[in-house]
Amino acid sequence: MDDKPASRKRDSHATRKRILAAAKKEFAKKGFGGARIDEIALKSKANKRMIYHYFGNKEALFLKTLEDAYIDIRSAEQGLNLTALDPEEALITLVKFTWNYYLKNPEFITLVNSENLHKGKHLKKSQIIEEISNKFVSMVSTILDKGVATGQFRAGIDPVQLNITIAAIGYYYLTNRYTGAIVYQRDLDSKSAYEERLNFNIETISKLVRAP
Amino acid sequence: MDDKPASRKRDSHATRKRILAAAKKEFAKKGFGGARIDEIALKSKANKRMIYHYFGNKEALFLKTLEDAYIDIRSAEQGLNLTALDPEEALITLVKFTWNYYLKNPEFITLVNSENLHKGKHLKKSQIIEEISNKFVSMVSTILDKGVATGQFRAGIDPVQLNITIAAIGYYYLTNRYTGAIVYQRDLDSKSAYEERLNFNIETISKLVRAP
DNA sequence: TTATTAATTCACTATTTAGTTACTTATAAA
DNA sequence: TTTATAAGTAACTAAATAGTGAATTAATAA
Repeated sequence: MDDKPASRKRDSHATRKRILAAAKKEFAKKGFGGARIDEIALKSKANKRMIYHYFGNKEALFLKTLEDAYIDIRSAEQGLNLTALDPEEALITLVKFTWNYYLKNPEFITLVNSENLHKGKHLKKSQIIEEISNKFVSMVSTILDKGVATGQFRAGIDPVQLNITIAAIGYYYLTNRYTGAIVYQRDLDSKSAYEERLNFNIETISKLVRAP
Repeated sequence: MDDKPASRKRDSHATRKRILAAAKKEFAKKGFGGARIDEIALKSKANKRMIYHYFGNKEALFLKTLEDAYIDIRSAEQGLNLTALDPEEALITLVKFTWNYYLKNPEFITLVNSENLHKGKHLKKSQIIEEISNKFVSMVSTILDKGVATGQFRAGIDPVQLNITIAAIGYYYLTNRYTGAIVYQRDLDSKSAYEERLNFNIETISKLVRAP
């Protein structure tokens, strides 16, 4: 596409990318309030002035970071092509995907947590989120309808509540695994613990949608 | 017990309480990194020096705040007297209680989120958490065993996974209701939305434990 | 080559921050 | 009443903090 010469010493595109990558790490690690612009400048090897030049201020940088995170997960979900699968298989694939995405992209969870701490004030200003989310909800809705038609699923399940539940059982476990390990006195952070949880989650969703 | 005269102008007990109440609000609202000691001093109407006198530093104050929050929810759970109830009723009561506790004590959720952002580093130092948590897990374990004995529940359910799931389906909805409202383009924050969610959650847990 | 644009740097500011030093004063026991 | 103790205050510091003004320099179009 736009392959600029690799030798260029000034590259706004590359600088923006480095800033956004560092911002993602910093905001995810310390939350909006704890994140430091100076640290983002240092880690991105960009001059701090460039952050303000490209993104305006800390809040706008946070919003851009958050938007990119949502765009990434929603794109990956679209790539699953769930509507082509058998309904039950499609749902289980979604449960597995959601779990693995959260596991491999821990920044997503902490960014979303930080935004909710601020009651969604940044994301409210976003233009792009609504349209990419619409596709996602209607995808799950289609799967549910197909499952009801084949007799595999019971009727009357709210796709939004189901979506929230699929996210919840993975997200909560992973975001709270540190206090969880103390409260439950169990290692929740090992490979086998992850497997166990994913299997439990698949069971939870299967039993929830199954026709009587 | 220790009823000091109400007229006293110096009251370390009352000052400590005011500081802790203000700290809870401030940490819950802005997270550990965003919270300001000066703000806690202002809101508690205590001199900032007293905060350091009684609690040492910001991290120790945060730990104390978090411990108190856990003690509060675990005490309330013990008060439910679940083991006296029919197993299915006991589990539904726990789902309802958990939901309502989170709803009425939003500080609990954001404090726990903030602690998990820091990978549990403060709570790890706590002496008291393990013992109060033990009672809770064994309570749910007892309920499950009773339900299996009466034939209402299926065998082999891990009480820890079940506990996590009961917490997850309420906690996630409430903590993420702000971004959720934008993503799902639906009001998740009204009385009727809360009712709807609680009913869905009761259904989820019922179907999960029910004997085949 | 020259002029224009835009990427980048440097030095700065006003404010805020967690934490402290040194002090005053109310309470209660002797 | 005296004295020891602990509650409370005021004024401070050193380091961070988000954000800026103005100059410099590389790339590119004319």
